[in-house]
Amino acid sequence: MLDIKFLRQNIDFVRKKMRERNVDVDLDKFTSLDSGRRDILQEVETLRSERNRVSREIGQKKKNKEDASELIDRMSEVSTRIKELDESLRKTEEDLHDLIMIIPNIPHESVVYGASPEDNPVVREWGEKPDFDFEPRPHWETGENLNILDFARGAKITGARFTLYRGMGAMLERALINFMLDLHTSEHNYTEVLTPFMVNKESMTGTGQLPKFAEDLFKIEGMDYYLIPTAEVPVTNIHREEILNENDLPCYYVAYSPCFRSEAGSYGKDTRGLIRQHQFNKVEMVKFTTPETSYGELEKLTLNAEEVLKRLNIHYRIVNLCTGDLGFSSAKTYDLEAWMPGHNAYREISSCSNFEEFQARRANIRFRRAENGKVEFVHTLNGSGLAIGRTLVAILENYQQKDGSVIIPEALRPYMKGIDRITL
RNA sequence: GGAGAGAUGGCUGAGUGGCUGAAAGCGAUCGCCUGCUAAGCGAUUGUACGCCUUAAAAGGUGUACCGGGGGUUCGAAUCCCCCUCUCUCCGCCA
Repeated sequence: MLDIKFLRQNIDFVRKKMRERNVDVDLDKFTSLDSGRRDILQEVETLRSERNRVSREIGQKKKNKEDASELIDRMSEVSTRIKELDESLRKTEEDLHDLIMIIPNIPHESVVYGASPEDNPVVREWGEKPDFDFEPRPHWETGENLNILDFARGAKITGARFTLYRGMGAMLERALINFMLDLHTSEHNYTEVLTPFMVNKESMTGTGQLPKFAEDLFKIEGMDYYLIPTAEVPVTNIHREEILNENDLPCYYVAYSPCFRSEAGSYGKDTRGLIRQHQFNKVEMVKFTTPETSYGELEKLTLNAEEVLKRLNIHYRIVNLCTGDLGFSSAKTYDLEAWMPGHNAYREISSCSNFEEFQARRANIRFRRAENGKVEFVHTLNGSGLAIGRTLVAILENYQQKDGSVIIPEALRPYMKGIDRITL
């Protein structure tokens, strides 16, 4: 959520930024609601002030055994009027709030203008595409042939976009989770947390999933709880409604969680394989920082995610999402795209974002300056470190052998009982 | 699921209708004192929103906030209703 004062004073700038994002927001409605609100506020506060003053007078008179009935009658009318104004104020503020909550973040100045993912500039690349002396197979073939991925059984147990992992496949998934958690906790200084996988409406609103993207979420029937689409939600909300000490910043968390997404609107996209599932595993990194350090922290966060692919020796590139591809809450996002030979394409495997104070404002996460005790909003950041299922895809596709077996990357072998290859 | 107790500022903890944004203590900050530390003394010590002033920082002023929402009243931390959460006991359960 944007600062209402900033919005008020920079309405044309915001209008331009919204156009660059290709979103349609009624900012004229904002202006009229906002000034309407202030008009009502001034009137009602003046009346309240009078009521407070006169009520005190009434108390005095009663104490002195004087007659106060005239004042009481007058204040009774004032109170009625206050009640009316309160009601219209409440309505105006509700409308204003509803509007503000669906306005996306403003892109950082280093984000280039662009309409679609094709316009995302490539920032850097690492490693090389592997050479194959045979036609590389997509992971779903390799996975089914090795009997480690069972799409049919997943569909039977639940439905489309659910997969049963078996034997070495299940073990590889678990190895990846542990490998990533160990890397980020031992070498990158993150604190591991294990969170609830269902959250309430306030948490979903805090990080920006609600109110605008309700259809992307799974909701528990009969309760106001939602399945998390990413650990970003519970982890960022750890400090909702809190004031942190500046000395405690930056604060790094890493969490494993399953993620649940309805994938509404992706019908027909990535229907085969593990790329797009209703349930997948992810290791997520979250940072809380001061405003002046957040962009430096974004670079470090992205490098932390990259380190995973480096250790697994998988070729990837980094793109800087353009204005048209940027997520709702984000001011700047780097996507890590891993090379997937079976797809003959780069596929997103991590997304690292700086939300600046957008989420902090929604979730009311602040910190106190050590220097002068002033309270400010923190900046929040997060990035996948990495999406586990897609990393498994990358391994199956990059490490596949002509005979259909798959080599286990060396870094993972300690987590795989020393096994160096998956064969039938 | 049943019965009970509770939720007040950074913390502990008073406060059962009026000058209480909130006693007292602790903590913190600043000053005095001091060879240093401790002790002592004094002062300061919430957040949000609006308006005025200002280049700004700051300041002034008003309003709101004692778990959340509603009600009673001229006036609510205080009385009433609903909800949430925490704790204790019983039942059930991994």
